Amino acid sequence: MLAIARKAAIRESLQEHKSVRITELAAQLNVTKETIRRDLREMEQNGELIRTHGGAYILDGVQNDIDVGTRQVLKIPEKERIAQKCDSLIQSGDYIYLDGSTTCWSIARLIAHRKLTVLTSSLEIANILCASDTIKLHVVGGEFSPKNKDFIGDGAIKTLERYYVDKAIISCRSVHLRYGITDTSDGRARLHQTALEHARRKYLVVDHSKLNNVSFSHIAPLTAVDGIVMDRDFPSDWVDYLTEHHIQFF
Amino acid sequence: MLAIARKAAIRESLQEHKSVRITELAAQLNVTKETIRRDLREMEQNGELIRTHGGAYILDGVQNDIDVGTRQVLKIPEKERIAQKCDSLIQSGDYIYLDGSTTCWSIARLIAHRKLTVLTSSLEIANILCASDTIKLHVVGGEFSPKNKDFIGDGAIKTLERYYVDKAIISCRSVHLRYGITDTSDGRARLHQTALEHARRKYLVVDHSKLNNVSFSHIAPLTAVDGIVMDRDFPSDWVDYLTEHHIQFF
DNA sequence: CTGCCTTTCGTGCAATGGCTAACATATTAG
DNA sequence: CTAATATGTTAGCCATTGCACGAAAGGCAG
Repeated sequence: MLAIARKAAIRESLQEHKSVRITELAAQLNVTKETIRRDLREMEQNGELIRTHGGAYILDGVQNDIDVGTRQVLKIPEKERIAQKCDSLIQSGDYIYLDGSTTCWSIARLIAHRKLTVLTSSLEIANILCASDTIKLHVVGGEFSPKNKDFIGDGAIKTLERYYVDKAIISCRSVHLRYGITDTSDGRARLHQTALEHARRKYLVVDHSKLNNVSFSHIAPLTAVDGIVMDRDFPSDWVDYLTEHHIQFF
Repeated sequence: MLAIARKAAIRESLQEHKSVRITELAAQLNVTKETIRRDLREMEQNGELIRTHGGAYILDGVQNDIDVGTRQVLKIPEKERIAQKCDSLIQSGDYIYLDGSTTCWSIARLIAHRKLTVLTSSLEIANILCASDTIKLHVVGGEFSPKNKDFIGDGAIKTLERYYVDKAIISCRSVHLRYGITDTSDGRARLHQTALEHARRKYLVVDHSKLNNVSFSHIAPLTAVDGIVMDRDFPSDWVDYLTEHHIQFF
């Protein structure tokens, strides 16, 4: 067996199981553990994996992070519920935009097997979807923001302006019946505005803690979106308002 | 057996198994291993395959382009040497562009700790550099190409046109004294052209197997770059040519 | 937490086999 | 027949792999 083929086998196993054990690989590939160790050393050098005692684990884009990592584990059930609802809003063949929010990460994971064209400003979502062979992936470039692992700024906006999608799904920091959709940073707000302007249907995804709050930068009035997706039922004043203004809610 | 028939047999075996072993081929075709080696050398020059210790791996130019997962473990020492040389070409504070080649992956890993602004069309390089807190990262968006894990097409070109960098570092499939810099795909060729046009200094990085070859799509004449970085010393006719045309070489 | 035991790691060494380069021989074309 | 090209042979060097042994890491009982 060629060394290159052996490494391909290791990589395949790594992709499938996210980690490998030296003893298993050695038995499976009919070489000594030393050889496997040497391979893993090289692949670690090459940035493909990280070795541990007894084996190694995968190191591709999608991985444990600290910044967003902590935020990522917050409110997982809520995000899952929102993602489920969004999944049923999306139709096969749709062109959709996903922003860099962790809620959209959950959505991305859920739709990875569907037949869609996805435009995103998130590096993490790019990593989640790049392995899918049913998703056609486009990414908005621009300045990278490490905190959210997404692309922002003028470059991102200019790129986004070149696209037009069926459905834009964005999140925000705060949403208020009177003050509309707001976020903390101006740059991100303008990106969101552009996304809304370049979509046929616009959906806002938020968990219930975002309701009745206001943040610094105005994105758009509530009426700018076609629907709001939340993890639980809306309060009655919201139901009244949304019904009256013909905004769907899920 | 005719040489042409032998090569056809090698190609067939290569298509079927994705890789071949010299010993097997020699036995199978009733020639010495040296002859097989010579054949493989020629076919490597021809861009059909990549030789490895004990055999060769398929590199079927047009459609079956070998995927990056496999390609990244090939010619590692060569890429490391090239990356080292590039590292010393780059100065603190530089704005640089890195394309999606695996050689540039090595460069990215090497410069991750330096104080630079990096623009790239590669998702993998984005992943390598996004963790660095000394690198300011910008990414060219656009259509995602899973095979190379990079962004290509009109979107990428349009985004790239909005930037201007100190140094562009690009790779290519083939480089020839007479026919210049060429690559297999037209889309990638145009992206490279744009990168060259938007950089103050332009460097081409290649390993020695790329020399004296020609591929389908013309990128630029050799004189379009300021320097060429290779893993080993240049042949004397190249030294003459490059010196005469004031192209640096490393 | 400590000490003991097992497993894994790293390194040096040896053997096998592959690589290159130069030269010798065979084959083919003109 | 001769020159050119293709193939085989040989020798020395280099790469890969396996093996052995001391060091380090991890696990477990007390």
